[in-house]
Amino acid sequence: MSDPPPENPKLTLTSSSSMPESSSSLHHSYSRKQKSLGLLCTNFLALYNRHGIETIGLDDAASKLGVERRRIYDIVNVLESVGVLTKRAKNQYTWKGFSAIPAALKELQEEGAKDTFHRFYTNENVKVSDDEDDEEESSSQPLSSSQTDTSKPPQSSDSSKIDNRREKSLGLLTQNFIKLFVCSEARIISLDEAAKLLLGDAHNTSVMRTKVRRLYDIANVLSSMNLIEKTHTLDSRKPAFKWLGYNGEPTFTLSSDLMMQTEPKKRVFGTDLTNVSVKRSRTHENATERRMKMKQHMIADSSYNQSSDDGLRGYEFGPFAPATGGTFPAAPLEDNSRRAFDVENLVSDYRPSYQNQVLKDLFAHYMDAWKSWYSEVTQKIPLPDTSKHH
DNA sequence: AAATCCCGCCACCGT
DNA sequence: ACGGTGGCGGGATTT
Repeated sequence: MSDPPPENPKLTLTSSSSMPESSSSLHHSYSRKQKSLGLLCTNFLALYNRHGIETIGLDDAASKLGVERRRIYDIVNVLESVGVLTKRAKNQYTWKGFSAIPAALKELQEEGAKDTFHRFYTNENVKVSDDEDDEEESSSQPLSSSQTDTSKPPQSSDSSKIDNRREKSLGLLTQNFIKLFVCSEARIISLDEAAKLLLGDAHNTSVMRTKVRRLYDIANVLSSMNLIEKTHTLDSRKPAFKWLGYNGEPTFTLSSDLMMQTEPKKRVFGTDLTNVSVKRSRTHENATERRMKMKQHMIADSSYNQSSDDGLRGYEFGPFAPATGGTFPAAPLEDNSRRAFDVENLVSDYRPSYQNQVLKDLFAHYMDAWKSWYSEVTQKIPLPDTSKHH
């Protein structure tokens, strides 16, 4: 019944800024890309990944970024799962920064290994009764949480209700997703496989579908953080994500200079306004008459590097992979003992990845992202800083 | 057609 | 109760 209230018409803030591109401009209407979680995350980061930022208020973020609160929760939850943020109080988060990522990653890595180890010894497998594989489960936070597992589908009794919820939280999903990469030699994983793996069992396309949707959400923000990147599985043509790990994205990055020479303004590629108030609509283009307050702070370089060192160090694979003795856990493609499940089907690409390669990829990614951003910016309001003609 | 994933309803949960 | 949180999945958009 109650039809959603009419929204203002699509606003076409198209104005060819300054680019010789073929720009028919009139590209109006709703554009899903401009409202992606990834872009929003990039903006979020641009807004808060800076010196002086200590606390972050959700309302403030939502308002500054011009989005509904709901979206902020999504971002904050995954950022928190990687240590970049921590909840301080209701509606309030503490900014920790990218420098907190390595530790978080390491913890996840160890947790994952231990968990797999545990599952390996106990017969509480919750998946296929045939081969064993890797991944997931277990919580993190240094908090006790006496979750001795034993819980799967049926809520044991009391508080398992809460745990059940936590079980499906975006944050936990994110951590488990990351464990998939960090606890195995897998470099590339498709969301389908990830979902399957993280699901343990119960496939009902329905459940899978939802899980994959979440994974997409997560992948988007992790991508904007450059922790992963979209690609394809080596063999098939199926889209998948590649783990990049943390590599002091800011600081040195050659891209910093290269990309700057063109636009003295914002640097980090995705800097865009996410607050365009054009909302999609099934038939008509209804647009919310939300106040759009583009706070667009041109992000000055992100050459912050708070704590002197500790950052740089990328992934710390090799060294502490086993942790419990034996690289058995999630490293399937490790000496395949009698056809360990179809590794080639689940994960792929396990090359050592050298520094250079990583940088190359990173750069390629930046260039790509930049191009995307650039082309997008040409059909979007350039934000004429001071003079507003007319 | 398949892959992506935005949007926001509304169940939950802490206070 | 109330308001902050945040699963969840319909279905619009992209690819």
